[in-house]
Amino acid sequence: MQFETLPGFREFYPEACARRNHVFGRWRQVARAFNFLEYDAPVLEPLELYIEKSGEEIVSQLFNFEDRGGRAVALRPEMTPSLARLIGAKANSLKRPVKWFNIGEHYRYERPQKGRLRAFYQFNVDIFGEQGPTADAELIALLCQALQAFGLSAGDFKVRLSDRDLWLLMLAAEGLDEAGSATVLGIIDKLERTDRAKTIEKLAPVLGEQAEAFLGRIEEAIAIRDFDRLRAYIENLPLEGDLAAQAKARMEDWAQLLRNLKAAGAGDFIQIDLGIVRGLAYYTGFVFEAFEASGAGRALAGGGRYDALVKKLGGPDMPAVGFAMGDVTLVDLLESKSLMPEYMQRPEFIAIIGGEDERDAALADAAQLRALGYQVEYPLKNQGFGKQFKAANQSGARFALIYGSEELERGVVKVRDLTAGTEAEIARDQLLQQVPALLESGLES
RNA sequence: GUGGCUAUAGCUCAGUUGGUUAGAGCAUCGGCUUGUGAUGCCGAGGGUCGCGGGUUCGAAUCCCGUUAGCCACCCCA
Repeated sequence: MQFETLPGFREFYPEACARRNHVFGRWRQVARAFNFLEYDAPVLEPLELYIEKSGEEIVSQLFNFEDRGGRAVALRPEMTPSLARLIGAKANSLKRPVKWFNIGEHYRYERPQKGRLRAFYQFNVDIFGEQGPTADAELIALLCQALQAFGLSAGDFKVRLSDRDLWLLMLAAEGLDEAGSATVLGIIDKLERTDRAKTIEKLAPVLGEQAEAFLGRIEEAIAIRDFDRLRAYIENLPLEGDLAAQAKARMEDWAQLLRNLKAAGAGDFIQIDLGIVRGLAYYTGFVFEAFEASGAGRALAGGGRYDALVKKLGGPDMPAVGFAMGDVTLVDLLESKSLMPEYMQRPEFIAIIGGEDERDAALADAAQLRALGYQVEYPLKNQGFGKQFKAANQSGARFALIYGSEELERGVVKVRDLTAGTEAEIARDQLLQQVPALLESGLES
């Protein structure tokens, strides 16, 4: 072939498209069950929108170009900045909480590999205007239910839950200022993928000789998996005054979040894991990532609090929490668990046509059935009955409608239940009335 | 951006130490006298052997480059 798809872009043949729509359908169904409203935004946006949020470095990972009007533009690499703009523009008139979701294609100019393409679909779910942990709970519960909707269970995935506020308190207890904390959080984010000596080396500029002892205390915190130990750990931090009060209040938030999640049936999926901090600096509170239970593979979804972002992008002060789930990693996992159904689009009826007069009859009946929404197929060219029956069986249709000269003379059509192998004659003027019962219970022999 | 592996028909793959016109299965299309289901029978189409260059009398095969795919790193909104 002369032309191939661009690297990292996919074509969706009908089977693949059906599988994609299966994923979209489950996402949409769960979002609606939680009463989130669907919105959409442009695929092409001003480049500046992304630079404002993520910094100049982001440009190297974008599909960006100059349009004919001389505007610097980019294909959207994520939904959040567009969403923050939508929200910001109408913030004062939106009934809170604002619960919105989107399913859309996104584009990143990166090297394609396992679980990562250049064009991919993301399920974005966000809540604006509620700062308490009940919003985080609602969102994480939705995430868990979305994954369960594909047949995944507690043995298949975990949501690792962490908290950047807590980290800032822990780092304050270590005597770190804001800048030092930001640096250290960046290092913690990569802890799992970096060897220990290298990490100590990276910590040294901030902590000097303390680096190794500090790392020891960090590792202790990251190993915590249950709430009581976390609470004990936080209570024992050398914090005073205002910071001590903040720590106490934060543990109340944790208690509420975990209680809500448990009540919502998501308790089995939650794993306290302070090792998650997420690379992005704009996250402000609870952060979380969903992973395959074995820990293998890329994150299935990730999200958290970003209370300051709407304001940073020009809107009013608006607390926010959200997550995004990509289709690529999800489908990889579903396939490995044999949870991707094989879809075959098939008609309900297929006509078998004896000749030109019979074709007139078949087309007339098909038109009526189709107008009622039934799925009807018929052969576009005249073929022998044998061939047509074979094709009818291969089509996967539920019923064959047989239009022969002999039937036509008597004003009937022969209906064959292709699953059961049974046949009956139905008067053509009775066909529409009989169809619901046919589809309901098939043809008794 | 860096590195490793791979590339033959729509798909899955054969193709010997370099040797004539590159094969198979599946899929597709047509036929087997216009009336009934899998595995039927006969036949057909489909390949610049990823692309470009080199070595050679001769390259799918050896060498170099390049592109794409997969994988790992980087990054991961």
